[in-house]
Amino acid sequence: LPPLLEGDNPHPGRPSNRPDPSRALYDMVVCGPSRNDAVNGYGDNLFTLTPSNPISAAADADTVVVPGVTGYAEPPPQPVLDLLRDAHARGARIASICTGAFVLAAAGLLDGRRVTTHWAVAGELAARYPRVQVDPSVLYVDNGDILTSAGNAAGIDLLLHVVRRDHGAEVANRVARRNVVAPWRDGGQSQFSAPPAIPDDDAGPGTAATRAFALDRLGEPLPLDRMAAHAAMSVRTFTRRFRAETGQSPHTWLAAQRVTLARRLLETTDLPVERVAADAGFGTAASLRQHLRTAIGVSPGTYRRMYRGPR
DNA sequence: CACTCTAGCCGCCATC
DNA sequence: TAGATGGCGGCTAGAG
Repeated sequence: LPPLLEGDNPHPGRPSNRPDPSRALYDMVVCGPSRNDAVNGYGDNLFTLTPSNPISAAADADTVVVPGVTGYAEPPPQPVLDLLRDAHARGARIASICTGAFVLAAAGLLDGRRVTTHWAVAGELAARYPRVQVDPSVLYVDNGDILTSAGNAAGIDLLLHVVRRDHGAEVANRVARRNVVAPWRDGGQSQFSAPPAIPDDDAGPGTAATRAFALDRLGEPLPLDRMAAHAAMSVRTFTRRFRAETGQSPHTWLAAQRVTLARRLLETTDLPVERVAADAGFGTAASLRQHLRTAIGVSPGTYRRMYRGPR
């Protein structure tokens, strides 16, 4: 992961890929056990990953992230287990990606908790650690002090979730944009993620249910007051909460969802543009054109030809 | 492309 | 007291 920044470009006026360290929101260090007792299996005749720092570099970390390991069937090195137990005991946040959950489980950190891991090894994790409750259907699970995530891409979702918790949705969206990943994997967006994968955000009275509600009826008018009523909030509170949770205003989010739906219709059907616009909830075809133009810079017809070729 | 006018956004503030 | 709520109203993006 590159350092996470507060601004999009720390050096206005000149393009830069090199973030300004003084403005980084996280101080990130990659560390691991020495080559001698490394059993994380990244070798495997493919390539070797050699961390540039010893395991002790994580001794005072606020957050420890354990990546997926191919050698998850072996017991992790003792120094790793010690580090994780110590870190957790002193209040650090522990996260795992993919098979990294096996390492946390070996350290005894997952006992009695609901967690997730890659679906292909979820059964094995549950079998080896009967006290761990494994849920293979979610992208990630946030226990507050312990966070686990599914396959590698879900690790990105999890870490964006962490940024969202630490610094708010707006910053998380900027990080996502900077790294060219989708800022938000909700259910519903099935072209991006398999249907069963739904983020396990803390529920509570929020706007998530209303977003699902809206996604189901994008073709209908969805004025603010209707969505607020569905969420059982005033319009003012709804817009405020919506922005806090997604980093976008309701109208902006709605427009983006409608563009996504329209693109899917253009890609997969022969419906006339007028009809695509109507089905995606745009009042007029001109409106669809406008939105598509600003989103991806092409007209509906051009877009369709890019995907389907000339008829 | 120019124009109008509505709906949405959000700062502010009293209130819960 | 701190934090959430929701009404008000000015500003404006965007629909028509």
